Amino acid sequence: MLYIHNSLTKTKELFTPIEPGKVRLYVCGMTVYDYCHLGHARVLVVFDTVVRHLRSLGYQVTYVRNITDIDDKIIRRAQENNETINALTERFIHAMHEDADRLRVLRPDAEPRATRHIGEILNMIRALMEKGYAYQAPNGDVYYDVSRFARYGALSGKHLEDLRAGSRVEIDEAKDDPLDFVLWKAAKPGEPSWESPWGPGRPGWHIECSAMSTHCLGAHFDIHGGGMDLQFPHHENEIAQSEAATGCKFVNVWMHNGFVRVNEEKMSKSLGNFFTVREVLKHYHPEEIRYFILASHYRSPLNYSEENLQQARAALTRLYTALRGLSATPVRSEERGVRSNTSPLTPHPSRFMEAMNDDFNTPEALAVLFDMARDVNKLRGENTNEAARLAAILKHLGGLLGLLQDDAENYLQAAAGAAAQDAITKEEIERLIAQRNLARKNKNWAESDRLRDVLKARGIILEDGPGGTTWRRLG
RNA sequence: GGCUGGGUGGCAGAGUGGUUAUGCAGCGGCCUGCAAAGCCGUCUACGUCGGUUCGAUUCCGGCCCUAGCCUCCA
Repeated sequence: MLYIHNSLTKTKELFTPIEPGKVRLYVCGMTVYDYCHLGHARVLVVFDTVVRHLRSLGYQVTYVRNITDIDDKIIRRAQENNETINALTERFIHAMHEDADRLRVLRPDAEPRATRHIGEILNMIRALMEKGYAYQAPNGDVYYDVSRFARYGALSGKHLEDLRAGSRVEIDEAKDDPLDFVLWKAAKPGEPSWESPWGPGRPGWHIECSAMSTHCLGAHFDIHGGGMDLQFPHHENEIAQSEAATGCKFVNVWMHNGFVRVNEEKMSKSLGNFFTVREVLKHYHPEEIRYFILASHYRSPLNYSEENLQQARAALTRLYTALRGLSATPVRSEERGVRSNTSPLTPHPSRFMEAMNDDFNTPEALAVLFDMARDVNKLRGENTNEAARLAAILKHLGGLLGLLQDDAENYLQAAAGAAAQDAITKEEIERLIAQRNLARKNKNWAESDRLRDVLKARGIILEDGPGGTTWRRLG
């Protein structure tokens, strides 16, 4: 029983797919004119987690995430860089894939690009024109007539009159109503354009998503997601366009993730307070970024700070420490959170799935992981097999969040933030440990402690266990 | 001005009408040559003023503070 908070109704609802066993999901992706920052990372990771969870529940998911590859900013950036629009967008699509892959974000099933779907976009505008929802202004632009769509504002809880009263938009003489938005922009000299019944031009941003989602998933699909800032006007406009053009309900569930903030302010390109994914990846392990994002509920604000990333590292270190040195064992289906008639879920997977089924409560799901880590640590020593079995389940459940997929030793010993040049080599560490073990054998504690301090100064922590001395890097 | 969300212990962050979130940090203990890790125990809470209730951090109302949207933005 999966419950999801629906932005449209502002309540948590029992999720029921349109077609049993199948979920069709569309998420507004990136406009590709720069590198992804942590705000984009949050969308990628949040909806990746949604998809992973839906699949673990047995749904066959079709996940579509679009790419906006034509837009004012793209045109301007290409001019500034003195490169072609195509070269610019290809470059940043490639970079986005690199970032997403490193964050263990699974590739969507389809990644439609606006410029490859001009035909679908024109068809939808044509339908809107024929049904009287759109008009061409004297300047050549085609606009959506907002006053014709009765439910306009339903998603964001806004009323047309309030919007007009509080409007800070400069009155554009071409529009009948300042709230009308552009579907087709008439071509300007030097800008890329496509032929259309209304003259050469290019699509407006909102119509792209309506046309591409309908093309990929049909006129009516299950879930539409994106950042909180897209709720109005972007998603409101999508509803107006799609429902007017197709005549049927557009989307059942709207999901919006909260922002990443910096010093209590939204992280955004326009404010210039953003940290790119690749910059942060220079200092933090991909799973540390994922953990940082999943440690808060997806609808809450998430504050970026060095300290929070460090906390993510400390938390992950604890989980990996529990997995350390335990051999992999197979995980039975009732331990994977998969419900069956024959065997009930074991307690931890059951709690984990329950948390995830409650509107993707990842902080609660992580808490289950920590409880498991404690149990693994307690079992270790008394019953190694049982400890290994539980550790395998822990690793599996972590995997449902895209976490704990590294080798534990690897994670704990990896030089996460250390600059390569002053990092101590494994060989040197092993040599010093051997030297120290010799001193310990001779009960030369002063020498033993000195060597431990030498390593500590280089960021290496030693741990003397019953099975010998192990080491890890300090975060 | 209109519309959405928030305000939880030293920090981060869930949740609940009466009972331990969880992680980090602190304190005490066990373990250890000493540590580290781990385990056990433990201290710091629910913005504010009212209301409902046997009982509210949790429900309702006012107030204060705060973020976001109303312009491109994940």
